[in-house]
Amino acid sequence: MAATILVVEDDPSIRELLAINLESSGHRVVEAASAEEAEPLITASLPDLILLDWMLPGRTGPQFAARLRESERTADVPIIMLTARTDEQDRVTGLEMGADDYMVKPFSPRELVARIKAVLRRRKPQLTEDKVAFGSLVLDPVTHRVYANDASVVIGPTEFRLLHFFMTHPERVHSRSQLLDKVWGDHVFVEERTVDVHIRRLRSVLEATGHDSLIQTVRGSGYRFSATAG
Amino acid sequence: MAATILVVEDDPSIRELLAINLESSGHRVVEAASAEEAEPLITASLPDLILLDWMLPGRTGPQFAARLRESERTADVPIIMLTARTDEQDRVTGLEMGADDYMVKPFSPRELVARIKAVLRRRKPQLTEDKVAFGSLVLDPVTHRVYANDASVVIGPTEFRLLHFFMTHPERVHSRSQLLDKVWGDHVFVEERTVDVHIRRLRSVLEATGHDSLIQTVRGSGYRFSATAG
DNA sequence: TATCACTGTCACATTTCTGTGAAATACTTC
DNA sequence: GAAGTATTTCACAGAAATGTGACAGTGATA
Repeated sequence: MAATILVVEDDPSIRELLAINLESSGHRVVEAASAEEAEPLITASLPDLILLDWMLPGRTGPQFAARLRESERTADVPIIMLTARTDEQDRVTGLEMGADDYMVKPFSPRELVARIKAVLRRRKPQLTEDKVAFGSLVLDPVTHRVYANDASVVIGPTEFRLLHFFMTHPERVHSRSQLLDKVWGDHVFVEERTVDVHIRRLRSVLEATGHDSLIQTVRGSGYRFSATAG
Repeated sequence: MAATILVVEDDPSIRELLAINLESSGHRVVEAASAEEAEPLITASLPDLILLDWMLPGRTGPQFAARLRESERTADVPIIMLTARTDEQDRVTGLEMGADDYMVKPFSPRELVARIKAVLRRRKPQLTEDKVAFGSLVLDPVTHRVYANDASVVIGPTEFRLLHFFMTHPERVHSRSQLLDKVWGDHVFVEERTVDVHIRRLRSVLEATGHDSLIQTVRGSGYRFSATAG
């Protein structure tokens, strides 16, 4: 469950504390002291989760959160709001503004890590280390292995990520460009047709056990991972 | 819910601000500084929605809106009026002139995006990703699937769009040329008879489950999607 | 350095979809 | 019911989308 986490917090000591704790639990940390500082970092590389202070110099946390939600690119990034206040009203506003969770300072490192895990589990299932199963097809992120009918399947890195994404986001069409964003990564310049080739590679690996039918072509739209045929 | 939005606003800074916000929430934006500039853009490519400033050089916003409503081609395009005034009378005039909604400057990007979404949901339901159901016939834009009596139906891209349009605009006659505009897209040069052929294809796909009777021929006018026979 | 696995791209094969003309059929109006 | 439309239906060729094998470049590893 290693994720890239952006910490937006103006107090350097708290920021540092957060960074140390997060890194020690295996996450990558990017730091910003303000919304203004955070913007270019987000543009450069989309984080998997954002820890956002309620009170920021200039724009406030909830305002920034709302802004992130508006943009298509950042709308899916989970946000956990940090606040010193205990006022219940703030809590409501924070959640309304699009925060996924809310923590009142001071909080224990344990609680922090637990909440991050919970939010990631809900919003970014492909980042968790949970095994994903789909019938007799099982993908284990921890061992980085795929099993079909209990037999291990040899699979390349890209095919692994592709399959992982599919299995955590089944039953919906993903366009080639969406797959490039989600599997190859934001900001990557690769031909759309390359997706087809990796789909092919993934399929041919799954062919042996007949699981290739889980990956369906939706002509004119993209691909879909689904248990039901058609 | 990605839509093409035409922004008609003479102040370049406001126009730019609008464009940035709209683009970041996934819309395509076309800009015009005046009604005169907007005309050819509309002719070239019909937008899904128009953001129209109340005060424009030359013709005023409401005048332009009224004009758009008169032309058959543009009558269906939703309009949101932007104004600096708070006078209630203006609001009434704006809405009478055919605006779908009304925003008083300054407004938050959040509000803007929310209103656009609301208007599109009301006026352009086929742009949303909501499931559409009609009795036992269900169309799901997310999975890009059609179910008849819970069984998945295989359907081509054009038939899918055609059925989607019908299901989001039921109980009214659509002429062949309207269908070409709405389903094939504005400015597409295709014979009207082609619509018949796709209607045929759609019907024959729905025939298996008896849902073909939902698509009715209105002799001399076009086609209608309706639950009630006749 | 040689080998190996992996990646992205291309060119070509294959499949599926589309629009069209024309013939067949249905409906209206005299 | 005959003539005059309007629709339905069919077959087909061209277009478009997808599948597939090959290849060269890369970087890691031995």
